[in-house]
Amino acid sequence: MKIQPILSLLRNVKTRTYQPGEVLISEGSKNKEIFYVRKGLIRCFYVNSDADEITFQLFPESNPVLNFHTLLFDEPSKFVYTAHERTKVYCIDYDALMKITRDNANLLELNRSFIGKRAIKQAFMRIESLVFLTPEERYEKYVRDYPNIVNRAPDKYIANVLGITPVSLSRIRNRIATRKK
Amino acid sequence: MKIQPILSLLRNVKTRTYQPGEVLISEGSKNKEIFYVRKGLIRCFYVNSDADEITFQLFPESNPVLNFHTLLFDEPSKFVYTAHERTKVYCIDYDALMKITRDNANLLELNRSFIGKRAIKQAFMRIESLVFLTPEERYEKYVRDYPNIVNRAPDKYIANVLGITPVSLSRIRNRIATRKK
DNA sequence: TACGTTGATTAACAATAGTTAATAACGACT
DNA sequence: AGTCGTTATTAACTATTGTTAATCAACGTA
Repeated sequence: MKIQPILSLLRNVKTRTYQPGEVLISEGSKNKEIFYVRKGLIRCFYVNSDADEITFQLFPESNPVLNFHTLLFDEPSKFVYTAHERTKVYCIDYDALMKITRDNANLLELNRSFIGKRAIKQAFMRIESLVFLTPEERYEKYVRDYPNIVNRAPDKYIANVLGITPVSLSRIRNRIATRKK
Repeated sequence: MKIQPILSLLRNVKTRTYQPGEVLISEGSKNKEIFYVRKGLIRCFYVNSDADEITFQLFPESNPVLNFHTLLFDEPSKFVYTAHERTKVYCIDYDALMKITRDNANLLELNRSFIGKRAIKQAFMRIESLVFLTPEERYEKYVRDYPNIVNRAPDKYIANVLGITPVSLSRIRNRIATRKK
């Protein structure tokens, strides 16, 4: 593999730090950056007609974050992406990445595997979880799959991610705790 | 754009016809073909520990069908893909497609847009539907999005896809009908 | 025709989730 | 310390779903 495209890639990768509450991608934006969480926690949510924030997904360390409304559908983001903790990310513009990888077959694998596959794999796993599991099983699986999120994010965020209400999540936690005694 | 790679592509695209019940991809298979439904209906399901078939997804005309366990995770398929009606498909092997598109930057767009995006877009839309909507809203959306599936597939398949029981789906249909009177 | 299978509906009941409201715990801020 | 706002928990109630079983209709087949 040639060194030149790798250098070109590295020149385009930025590191950034966000403070808690700071916005990475705002609603309506066509931001095409691809983020990779090095440390911290990113929250992705939408605002419903009652002006409530409904959390769609949480991204802890080692997870890719991307504005899929824009990158997949070429539409403005319906979601807001904010840092929930002080968060450090790697970041590269999608078009820049495409330009570099298009000219270098050896980097195509990186492109396919790194950017897309991880996020897409998570998406399909999540569908299976939502279709095949009960809310209670879903919560237990979430705790297993993302042990480093629980206790860092409020329960109401996690309830939204699981597609249930915070009240119901509280009862589920109670049921599980009671059963284990 | 050069004509050569397009010819190469066309040489590798096959058309096939499946009879009702015929298997396209069996459980445990590492089939890497990409199908596109020209006419008919493909059903994707898994078999649970009680030997019940749980339908995961239905693919009518104009939809891409792919073994995502293998193509995304490089694992054997957990699902069976069968024809529910007499079904005609286009079909190309993923590796053959990669080989052709890798050598032709102009075809990369086709690769990204055709194969992946459609299926991935559907996946993300489905997550939003499962997380944000009630089962009843989900059914109404499904009827809107896939009017050509309802009345062609048994309700029990559709109930599985929506993540509810057939009994519950029957009640939902009843509720909706009652409300409209 | 008679039989068996399958799928949809309905009923009855238990379990769970949604909704609303009250309360308690906690932290931020003055 | 006191106040405010947020979050989690709990209660009370309603609505919905899951589960099981019975019934009915449709279909293919002996």
